[in-house]
Amino acid sequence: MPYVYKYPRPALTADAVVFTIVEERLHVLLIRRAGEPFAGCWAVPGGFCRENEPAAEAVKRELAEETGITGVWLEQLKTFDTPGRDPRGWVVSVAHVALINGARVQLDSASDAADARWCPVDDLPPLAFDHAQIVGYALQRLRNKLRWDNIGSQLLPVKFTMAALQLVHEAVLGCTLDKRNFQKRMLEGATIRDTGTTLVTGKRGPQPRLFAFVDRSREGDAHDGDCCNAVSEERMP
Amino acid sequence: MPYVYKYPRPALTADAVVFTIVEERLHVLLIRRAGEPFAGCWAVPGGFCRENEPAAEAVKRELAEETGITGVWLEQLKTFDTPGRDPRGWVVSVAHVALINGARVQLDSASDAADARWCPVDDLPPLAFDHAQIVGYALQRLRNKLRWDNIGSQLLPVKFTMAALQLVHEAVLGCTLDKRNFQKRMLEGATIRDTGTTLVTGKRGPQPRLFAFVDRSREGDAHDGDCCNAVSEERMP
DNA sequence: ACAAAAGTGTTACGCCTACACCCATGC
DNA sequence: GCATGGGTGTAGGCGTAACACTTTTGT
Repeated sequence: MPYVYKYPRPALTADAVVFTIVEERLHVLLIRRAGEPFAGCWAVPGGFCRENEPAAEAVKRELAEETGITGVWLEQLKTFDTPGRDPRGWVVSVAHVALINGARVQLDSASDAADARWCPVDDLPPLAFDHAQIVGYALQRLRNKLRWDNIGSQLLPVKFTMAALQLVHEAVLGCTLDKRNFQKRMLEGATIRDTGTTLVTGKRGPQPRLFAFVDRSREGDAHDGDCCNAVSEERMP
Repeated sequence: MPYVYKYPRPALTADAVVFTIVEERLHVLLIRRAGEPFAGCWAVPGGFCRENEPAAEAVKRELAEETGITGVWLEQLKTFDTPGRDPRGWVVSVAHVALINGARVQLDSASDAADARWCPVDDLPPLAFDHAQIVGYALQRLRNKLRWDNIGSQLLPVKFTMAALQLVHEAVLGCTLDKRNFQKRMLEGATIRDTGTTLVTGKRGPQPRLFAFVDRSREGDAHDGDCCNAVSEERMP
């Protein structure tokens, strides 16, 4: 079943840099490659697009296949097409950024624990292809985006404490923030709602209030409209 | 000379939304399509990538072929892969934003004036494919980027008056700015240098001073590093 | 009672915005 | 000398960042 074209065409892959928070630190999902090239090497999840399959769909499919993870938030990052980036030849990759909340972090048991792993962003192993570059770019984007969008909604369960939200921001930005200023900024603009419930910690201290995002589009598809995207990519003020 | 692959592959195109300033207004370069599909329809310049040719290179090549324009500043915008966006089948386009200064705006005489044209961004004709969407996205990116990067360096000659720079910003943003605040912002940070020369206007009034960008990378290649890009794509603060 | 974590307001500084007059040159 | 456009400084408001104490609850 060969595919014949009049002109040369690239193979199209879709990759995802999947972030989550584990133990208050920002982690990236890595897959150990089974086959060549780079067999045994760590890489971000991804794979070839099927015919007429949008890259974002391919990413979701591959994520589900490789790790059992579904329902992630996804946004296109950048397309990587440097010649030689894949030893197999002309392979162009549409890279994505994905976020997943801690509750869903459990990897599919089908994927042997040795083959998929959450890795702290500040302690990455050598990566296959140009994936180190892709992860670096994704991290920049994530940090920039955090300043404007309420990204946290994708990294937390539906209800969360203000302290948890702050920890997410601190994990992403890699710095500490002032509690009062943070809360002030989060509550202005009404993107966050007080649920009226509190968390029973079982620890000593008061029971913290639980908040929820007012919820524009949790789950699933990317909503374009940043720029700074490379706006997209934009800059660090 | 057919090309045979084991799995289906998309055709890869590279398109460019080329901006410039004409008569103090922001314009986009449009090409009238000669062949099908969308024959006779206006579109942004672009074309198919050759084997192992990076999309950015393909854009430059196509620009030179179709309009004679060379040496533009270029940045990857976003990859468009919605099924059905091209009636010829599975065609994925890596869209770019390009900027060109007014002095080079002259279109190649080889390209009949009827086939290439600068069109004001606020008065675009119907465009082929999903190019209207691409232009809209590019415009967003450009406006966001202007707030941080000194994009003006690509839209002006080497030496320019402060008033000219302000006109560029006003044309891109579509609003008027305060003369003194603008000059203050431009001069702080030392991205602009006073050349010590003045422009002999031939008009009445004092001779305005000429400035120049201190010049990080005029000409040619995109320098990544925004994100908001899709920050890039980023947002409008 | 004591330790740990949650909740809450005020102040100071810096940045950005608004705003008007004088000067140089050509006609 | 008059009209046109260039050049320059200040004051006020807004937003942001710095900062400490009180309350709750479990041990």
